[in-house]
Amino acid sequence: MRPLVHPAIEDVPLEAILHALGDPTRVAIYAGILASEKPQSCNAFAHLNEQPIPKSTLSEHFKVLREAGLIRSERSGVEMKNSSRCGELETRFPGLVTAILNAHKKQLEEQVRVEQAARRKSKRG
Amino acid sequence: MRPLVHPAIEDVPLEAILHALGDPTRVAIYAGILASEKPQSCNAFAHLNEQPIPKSTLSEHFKVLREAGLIRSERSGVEMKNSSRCGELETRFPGLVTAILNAHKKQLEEQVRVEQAARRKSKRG
DNA sequence: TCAGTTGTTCGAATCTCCCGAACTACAGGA
DNA sequence: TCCTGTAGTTCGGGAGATTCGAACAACTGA
Repeated sequence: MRPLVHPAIEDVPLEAILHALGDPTRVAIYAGILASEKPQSCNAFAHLNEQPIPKSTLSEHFKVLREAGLIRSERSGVEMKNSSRCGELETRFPGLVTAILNAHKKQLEEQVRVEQAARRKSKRG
Repeated sequence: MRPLVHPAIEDVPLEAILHALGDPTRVAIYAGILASEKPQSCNAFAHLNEQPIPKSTLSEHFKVLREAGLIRSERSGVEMKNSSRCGELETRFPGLVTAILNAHKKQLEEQVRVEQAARRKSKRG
């Protein structure tokens, strides 16, 4: 097993960040890590909106987030502690992470509204 | 030739925007369109930092930007007028485009500094 | 009508992404 | 110490996306 790679925050290109968060699963994971106070294990995201994510895929997603400078991962016994590097990123690209997460949150709320409307419609027949 | 497709801004997923701008060529094009007052033709970006971009690739990039709701394209005679939809996007995802473009600008300035330092170094031998 | 310009489409090579199978690494018993 | 279970990684192949040259379409002006 190779050691975990964490780039220096100055070496992270903007494109890597946008590419990493330009995937629905990865924004969701990143938002989840940011939302919780304690570091999260990879396995905490094994299910995302009721869909299971294969372990190998999950591992790959965390690697992308890590190498884009978005998260820091530390092995701790059998599992991994993933925490966000949003503080460092904020100094490098001010406002970027916040804007993306606000957008993500807004989109989630929209989806919930749409689904509720669909349920009401199907209930009426 | 198919007609140009422009999604309604409410139908554009965040992921499409991040994916579109998560490519060095495309952010550069988008930044160029935003920076200029008048709509720009595709051909205006046929060279990007002294590198030629093949026409077919360029056409593909504009298609991605267009279908991510980032730009509006109108045929005008033999060429195309591309303008940004940043106003609409601002109402949907406030602060997003601004944050990304600020980050892009900062990164550009960094690159210029690094290149200047390299030139000074090679001049000294 | 013809030449020149701008951009699109097609197809093939290449690259990337996803996921199952097999693996490593560690913890807590028995 | 060995065994079992859990967390995460690596590998390889198939599916899908990207890139780009060649051929094409659409328009302008001579």
